[in-house]
Amino acid sequence: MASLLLDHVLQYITLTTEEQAYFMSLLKRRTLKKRQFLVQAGEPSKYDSFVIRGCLRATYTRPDGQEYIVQFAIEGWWIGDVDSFLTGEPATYNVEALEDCELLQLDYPSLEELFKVVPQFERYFRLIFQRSFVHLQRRVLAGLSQTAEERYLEFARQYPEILRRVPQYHVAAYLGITPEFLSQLRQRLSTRKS
Amino acid sequence: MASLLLDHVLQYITLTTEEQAYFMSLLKRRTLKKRQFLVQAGEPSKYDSFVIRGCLRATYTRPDGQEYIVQFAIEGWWIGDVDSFLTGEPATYNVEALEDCELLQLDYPSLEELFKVVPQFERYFRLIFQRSFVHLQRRVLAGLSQTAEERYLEFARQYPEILRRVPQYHVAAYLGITPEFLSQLRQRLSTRKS
DNA sequence: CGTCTATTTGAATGTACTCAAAAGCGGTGG
DNA sequence: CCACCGCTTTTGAGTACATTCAAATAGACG
Repeated sequence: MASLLLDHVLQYITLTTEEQAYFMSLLKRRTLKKRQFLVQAGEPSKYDSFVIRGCLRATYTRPDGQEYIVQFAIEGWWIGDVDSFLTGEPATYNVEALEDCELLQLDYPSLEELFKVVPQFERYFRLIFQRSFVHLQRRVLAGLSQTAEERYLEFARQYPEILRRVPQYHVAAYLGITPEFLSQLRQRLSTRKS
Repeated sequence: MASLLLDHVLQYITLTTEEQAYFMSLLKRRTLKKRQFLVQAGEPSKYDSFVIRGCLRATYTRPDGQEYIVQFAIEGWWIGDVDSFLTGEPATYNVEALEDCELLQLDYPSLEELFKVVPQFERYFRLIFQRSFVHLQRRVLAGLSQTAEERYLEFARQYPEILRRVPQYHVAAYLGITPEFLSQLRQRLSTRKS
């Protein structure tokens, strides 16, 4: 449903029917097959994308080839390389579909026009970024203060849906540990409970 | 100077003289002595604060007493427990002055009024949170992909001013390592260069 | 000065990593 | 329907990075 995004927006701001229609008219629908890239590191990312269906990951690849997952996104999340989207600089991250996806995309000119025509959207995005800010601060803190085991349990509690849908080595790349070590952790956890 | 904040705002949005005056009229000046708390974990944080002079840290204290630094703030930075400020929930973090400080504070009702009277401020804070978002994503990534040594060098490069002004064990608490280990790192780094 | 706090040094320990190899699992073609 | 192939997860041994605990130094401030 295209209305997943509209519902999301209406949780934060109130819009007239025309404003809603105008907003929807700025969006471009896009589908991605599993393994397709939405954003390629090194090239500018023109769009910010809202996930209607599917699952993606934003990754950073070190010069030595090691990959780290900065963010997952499933239905109801925005994803993209925010910095590149806003500044026009080449993207730092890759964004890749982990399943077949359906997205709604907004390009930067449309967004700025939207802000002019319906200033309420400044508020919507302020609120979205505020939430993300709080959330990221918690994630930083988790990285500082918790062991890999605690972080894994927290992740499993907070995102059971993602845990179910993505391979385990992606979870490891999100938590900042090796797949081997995550496997060991899970082993220990399951024997400890029984 | 009170105008440090105004300059900051005017980098992002344009305001008439009256709007500027109105904005300034909503702010409360506050001074803190070194070691005084701006926010106490457990109690609601009513204000968001902009640093005119001084240096502060936002910390999370684990049940076992271990402290971690979520954010430093010096002149030109906003600081507070954003979540508590917005939701009215008890704060998670402590915010403490590391030097004598001079702040400009905005309470939640004033902020909402400001948004009504000068909607441009939605944009200002959206931009501020966007920047913070990009910045925090980088910090998360650093935690995932870099060793303590790399993170320390990066911190020293990015925030030489803070490095100069705060005791070393605070830097350790920001990087998520022990003061002993940071000392060892610095030892190694200095002998390696010479 | 003397006291309190911050930093350094060192030994023993633990958490997580690397490398290597085996086992499991899912799809695909014969 | 089975056999094989590629990809993911598991298992294990050896290692490295970072911690804990203890004690010695060094700095800062009254």
